[in-house]
Amino acid sequence: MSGKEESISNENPWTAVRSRIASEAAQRLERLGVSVPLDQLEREISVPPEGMGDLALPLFRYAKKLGKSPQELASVLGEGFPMGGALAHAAPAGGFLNFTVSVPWLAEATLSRIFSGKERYGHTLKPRGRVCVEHTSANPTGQLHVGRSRNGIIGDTYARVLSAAGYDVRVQFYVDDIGRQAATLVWIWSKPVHDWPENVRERSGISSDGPKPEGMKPDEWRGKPYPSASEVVKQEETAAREVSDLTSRFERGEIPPAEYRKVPKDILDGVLATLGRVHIHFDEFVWESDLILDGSVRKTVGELEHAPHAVRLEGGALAIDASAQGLPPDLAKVLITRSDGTHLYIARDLAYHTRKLAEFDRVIDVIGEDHKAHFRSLLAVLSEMGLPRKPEVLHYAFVSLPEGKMSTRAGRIVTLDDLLDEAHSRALKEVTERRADLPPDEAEHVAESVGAGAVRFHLLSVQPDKPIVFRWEDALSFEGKSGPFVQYSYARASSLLRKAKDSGEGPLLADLEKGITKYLPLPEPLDPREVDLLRSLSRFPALVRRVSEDGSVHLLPLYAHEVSDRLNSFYQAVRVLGGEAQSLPLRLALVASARQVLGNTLHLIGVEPLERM
RNA sequence: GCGCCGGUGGCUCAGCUUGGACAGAGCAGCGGCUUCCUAAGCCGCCUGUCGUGGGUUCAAAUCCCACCCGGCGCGCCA
Repeated sequence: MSGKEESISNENPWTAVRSRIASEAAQRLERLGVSVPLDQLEREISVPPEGMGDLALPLFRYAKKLGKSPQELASVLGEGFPMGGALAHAAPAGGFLNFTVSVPWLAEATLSRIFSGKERYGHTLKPRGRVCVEHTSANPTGQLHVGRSRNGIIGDTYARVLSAAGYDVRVQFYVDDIGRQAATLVWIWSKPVHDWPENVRERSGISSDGPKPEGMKPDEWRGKPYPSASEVVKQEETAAREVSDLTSRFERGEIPPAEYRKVPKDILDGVLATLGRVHIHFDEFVWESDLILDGSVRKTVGELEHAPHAVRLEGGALAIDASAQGLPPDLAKVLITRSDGTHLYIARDLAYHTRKLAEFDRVIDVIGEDHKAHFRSLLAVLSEMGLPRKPEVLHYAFVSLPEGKMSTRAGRIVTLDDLLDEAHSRALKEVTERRADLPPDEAEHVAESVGAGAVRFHLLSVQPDKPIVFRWEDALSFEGKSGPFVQYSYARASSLLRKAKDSGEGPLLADLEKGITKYLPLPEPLDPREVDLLRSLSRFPALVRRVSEDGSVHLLPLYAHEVSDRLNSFYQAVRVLGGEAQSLPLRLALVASARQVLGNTLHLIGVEPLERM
C-alpha cells in the first residue's frame, strides 16, 4: 500500500472541512473587530439538528462582544462566505451559521476512503507505540460468571480498538495462582477426596478420587469444592495453617510449579475455552507465582523498605505513607507486608506493574470498580518508587441479578457458559425456523455466532461506569439494538452483493472499488436515506480515534446499530438491482461500503460478521 | 460517617469530557407494509418535572454547591 493511500484511509474527511470553516470565520470575525483563536473556533463547531445542515457555528459569544444580535452576526458572517469544493451552502439560523456540505464531495471523500482502506478503513496505520492491556485476570477458582465476563468483553474490545488506532497491542492475563483463594483450591485438591472435610464432599458433590466426569468442563469440576473449602479455611485454624504452609513450601521451591499449578491450570483452560466462544484471546499469561520465584517481588519489597515514606507499623508490617501522594486519610497508609513479613497482594501487583511499565509505552488495566481504592494505592506507591510513567485504568461497574448481588454461596449466579448455551439454543430455534434451507452445520455455526453476538453486544453497550442488572430477556434479544440486528444487516448486504455478481454486475463492482470518481457527477438529487447512510459511514474514523483515546467502548455497538438502521432504511426505500440504471453505481457502492464498515465495526466489538443468516 | 461512581419516557440505555437551536434510540403498547435485492426487517402513532433544590450564564441534561436514592470501597483479603 502506498503512502498516499495510507494517509487517505486514516484521514477523517471532516477535519479539513472544519478547519476551513474555522479559519475563514476567524478572518471574518477579525475584520469585524474580534479575534478568536483558531482552535477554539474549531472546537465550537457542532452538528446541527436534523435537516439544518452538517456543521454549525454558534455566534452568541462573539455577538455579545461586538454588541450585535446573534442573528445579525450570523447573517453578516454568512454573507459571501466562500463556497465550493466540500462546502455547498451556508445559512444563518438564529444565532448560528449552518453549513451544508456538498453531497458529491461527501460521497467521493467517504466512499473512496472505504474502498481504498477496506478492512483498514478507520484505522491509523502510523505506529503509535507498544501498549499492554491486562484484562479478565479472574482468580482461578471456578467458572466465569456474567459479571466477570464484562471485564473480558470490555478489555478485549478496547485492545482491538487500540490495535486499530495504531498501537502494537499485547493482551495479558494475570493469573493469581498464589493468593489465598487459589491456594485454598490447590490445598483441597492436594488431599485425597476421602480426606476432605465431610461437608466439602457433600456440597461439592465429589465423593471419590477419579478423573473429571465426562462432559463436564474442567473449571466447573475443579471449582466445585471452592465455596465450602473456602468456608472451612475461614473457620478452622488448622486448615488455614495448612493452606499457608502449602504456599510457603511452594515459595521456597519445595513444590515444582507444574505440580502446584495443576488445578489453577485446569480452571484456566476451562475459562479460556468459554472466553474463546466470545472471541476473547490472550497473547500472554503472567503467573503471579513466577514473580515470586524469580525474585521480582523480593526486589520490589526491598526497594520499598528504603523508600522515603516507608514506615513500620506496630507488629512489624511494612507500609508506605502515601499522604504525600495526595491519598485521602483513609487510604494514606498502604500496607505492603504483613506483620510476619509475608507480602500482600499489592506487593506482587507492584512488581508486575514495574515490569510492565519498563516494557511498554502505555499500560492499561481493565478492573472492577471494587478495586478502585487498590488502584489508587498502586499509583501512589509506584510514584513513590519514582517510576516516571503511570498505568491507566478502565473501571467497570458490577453486573447484578434482579434478586441482588451475584453469589456463588447463595446459588445466585449466572455463568457465562450457561448464558452462551442458552443463547445458542434460542438462536438455533430462530435459525431453523427462518432458514430451513441452511445445511445443519451452517445453522449450528450461525446459532453460535448469533448467540455469542447477542451476549457480547449487550454487555458492551452500556457505559462501563454503569451497573448492569442482568435479565435474560435483555441479554438474549435478537432484534432492535442488538448484535444479531447488526449481523442481519451485514448478511443482507452480503447477499445483495452476491446477487449483483450473479446478475453480471461483477465488473461494475470491481471498477467501483478502484474509485468512485468516474461515476460522478451523481444522479441528483439523492434520496435522503442515501445521504444519511453516507454521513454515518463518514463518521467511523473519528469514532475509532475517540474510543482509542478515552476507552468509551460502549459507543461502538451504538454506532453499529446506527449504520445498520440507516442501511436497512435505505434498502427498504430504494431499489438497488433492477432500479433506475443511472443510480446503480452509487447504490452498489453504498451497499458495498456499508457492508465494509459494518464488518470493521463488528470486528472491533468481537462479533462475527455472517455472510448468510 | 468518609471517598469514588451512577440516577434521563412504563422498562433498558445514548447524549454530560469541550454548555448552544425542538433531549435521541431500543424494548413494551397501538396501527400499517411481504406478486420485488433475507420481515432477526421497514413505515407511522403514543409516552419525558433529564433524582430534588439552589447558583453561574445570553444559553444548563451538560458546569458549581447542597440534599435524596442506588452501586462500590474504606491498612495486615484479593
